[in-house]
Amino acid sequence: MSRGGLTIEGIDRLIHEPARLIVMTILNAVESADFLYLQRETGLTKGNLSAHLAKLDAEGYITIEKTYKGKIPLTICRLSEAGRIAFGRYRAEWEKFMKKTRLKRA
Amino acid sequence: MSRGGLTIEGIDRLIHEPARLIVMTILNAVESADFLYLQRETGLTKGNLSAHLAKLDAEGYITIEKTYKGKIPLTICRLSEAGRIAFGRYRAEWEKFMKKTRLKRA
DNA sequence: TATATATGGTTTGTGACACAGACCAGTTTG
DNA sequence: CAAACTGGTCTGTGTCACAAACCATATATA
Repeated sequence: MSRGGLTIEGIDRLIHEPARLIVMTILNAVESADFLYLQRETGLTKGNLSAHLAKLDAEGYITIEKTYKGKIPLTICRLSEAGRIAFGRYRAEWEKFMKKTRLKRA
Repeated sequence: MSRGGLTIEGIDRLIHEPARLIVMTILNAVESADFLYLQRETGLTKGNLSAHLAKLDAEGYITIEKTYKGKIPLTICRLSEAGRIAFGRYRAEWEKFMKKTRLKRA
């Protein structure tokens, strides 16, 4: 099966998922954000957001720090260096691909 | 649950899927393509490609014409007008979103 | 005539995933 | 004490991407 000329090999599907892309985008902008802030910004449910964060954490794209605000638990997320690199790469690859889609029509 | 400011509502997930995005991109460029040509170009397996085409067809984004080349079956795919519009919209929405991701870092 | 091999796909099985709702632990308020 | 809020995690469910198996037909080959 010869590989086609128009593959998307460089696309990181972990980031490609819209929900996670939003999270990555926010974290890239704000440097650190707590769980509820992310929930408000993204509009995701707690469960969904929690799962996405866990996935990004497992991949090493973000760090999750569990701490306390007074006596109340507080989860703080940050983009890791690896995450920052992956995010940059994703945008570059995507940009590259999207340029190709602008081919003249037949 | 108040909606966040950074949603991706305009993103058509049917098109967002990389495999289908490639198919749409090809069809947008070539005007018509048969099954095996698409398979070669995309590098997808038959089954996978078949499923993706069915999905695009169900949504009305492409038309599938089953005909014969001599005595051998031949499936020809074309982007429908709706598909062309949706594809254009997708690219525009995506461009818009990606611009927002370029926010200055904290 | 058997049989192998290619063409052009569709159907089926499976594992991963997105999503929301139920649940839980601790805290503050009445 | 009870109710309600905060800050999350765990669980169940439906959907999906993917490849392998299968099917129907056509052509080559021995």
